[in-house]
Amino acid sequence: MLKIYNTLTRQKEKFEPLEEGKVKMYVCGPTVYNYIHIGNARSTVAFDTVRRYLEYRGYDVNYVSNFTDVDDKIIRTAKELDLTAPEVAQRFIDAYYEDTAALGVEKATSNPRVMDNMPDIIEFVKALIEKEYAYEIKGDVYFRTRKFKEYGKLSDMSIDDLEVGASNRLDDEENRKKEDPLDFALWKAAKTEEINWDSPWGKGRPGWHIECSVMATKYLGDTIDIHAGGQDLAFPHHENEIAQSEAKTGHPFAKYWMHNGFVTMDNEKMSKSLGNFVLVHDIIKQVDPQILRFFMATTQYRRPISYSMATIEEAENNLTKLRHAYENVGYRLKDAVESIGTDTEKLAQLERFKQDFIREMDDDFNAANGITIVYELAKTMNIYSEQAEVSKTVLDAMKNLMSELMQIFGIAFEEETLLDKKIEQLIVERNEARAAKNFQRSDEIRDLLKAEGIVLDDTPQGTRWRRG
RNA sequence: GGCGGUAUAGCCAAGUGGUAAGGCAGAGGUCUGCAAAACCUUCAUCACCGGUUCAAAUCCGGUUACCGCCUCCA
Repeated sequence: MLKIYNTLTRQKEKFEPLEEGKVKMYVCGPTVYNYIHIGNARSTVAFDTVRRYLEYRGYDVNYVSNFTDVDDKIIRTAKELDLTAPEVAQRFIDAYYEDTAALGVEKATSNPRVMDNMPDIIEFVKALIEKEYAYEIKGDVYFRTRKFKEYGKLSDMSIDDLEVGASNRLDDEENRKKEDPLDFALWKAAKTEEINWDSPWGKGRPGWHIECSVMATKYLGDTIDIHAGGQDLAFPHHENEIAQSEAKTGHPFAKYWMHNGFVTMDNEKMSKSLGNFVLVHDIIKQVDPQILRFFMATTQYRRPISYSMATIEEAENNLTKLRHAYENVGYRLKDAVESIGTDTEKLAQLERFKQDFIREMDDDFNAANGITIVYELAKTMNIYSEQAEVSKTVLDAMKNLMSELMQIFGIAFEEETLLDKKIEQLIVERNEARAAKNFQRSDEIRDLLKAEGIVLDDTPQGTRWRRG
């Protein structure tokens, strides 16, 4: 039974989608004014893993993730780069696809953009005004927060405490215009020269929160199954989304709210505002993106993870270990017989691993426990591949199970290592030298290959090579 | 100040009442011409104080430390 920790209720709940076998999932995407950093990537990877697991469990997932392509920061970046705002957005949307593809992230069912949904946003705001949940002042439109009685239910904050917090900012001009300091902008009147759209309230552009409400309901319906994002979005972004959406539709907005933990550096949140971020675009030139993916996908998504050279190296060691097990089994296929007496027992053991894996992952996508099962599988594979006699049936089943489980974490092992004739030839020559106890020559060949990035392993079943 | 989250071995990290999973690193061993890889063995009483219980890392109360949100941020 799949359970999901729901931020709304602060407990793990049995997952029951609105529609049998189908999942409507919305994940808040990036504001595209820069390359994504590792913190952004974690969110993307965490929910890509959730999606892959849901699909593995047989659900048809409609996965929607937006691009915020209208925003102050994009406008500012455009000025700096002497480009238009849409050009800046397009540049970083392209980069987003490139970076996340490297991390093994599956493309969303759809990636709606604010600019493409302007009429829907305007209609949504109009509807809120008609219901008196919003009001217009001098071209700005604000949401009447206190009118939404359940405001604060996601973040567990009382509206009066929020009022106190907001009182620090009462002085600025914008706040003086509003009926209540807690009210937030749905539509902002254009300042001169800025990119803007025509609306019933004059030229302007949408506020930040409204876009997600509009796109989630437009692409998935008034009520969705899962709404996800980083923990920093819970308040105010998601709280505001709930208020807008439920005020407009009269229906619950999302059944399950999921929030991923941060990536930290030196025990601090990695963020754009703190400036302590590492861009995926840069780091994948030094670190294999599969390692980054493995690092992020194999932890519990709600827990913070610490990014450092040590944690990356650990991920690399672990991933390498799994790849070795996969390769070791692959090597034995060469001298395996079709089947042997222990097959039934071995296949049953593999089935147990699979069931254990599902049991762990069903518990709120506990990837840290899930990967532990994969380590057990790897050990079993290594032990099996050292046996004198092995069966093709079992070896294939092992490889398939390993691939099947690893793809949930977004990791694909190379299917077939290309047999390089030259390498094979050198190995033959080296083994001849070894047989003749000419170890000087055999070590020479090994060093030669090592310089080419080829590592040799002498096993009882012959010499194997791999790219180290 | 309000709300929330953490605290388990050198490091990463499971575990929500019955005498501490797993991984990395370390130590010893098997295998090897030597290696590598792999396998085997070994390595903690769970921040602190008090309480409940036959039994607590796990429940309750308190203390301390760190982190996050309350303003744009995955």
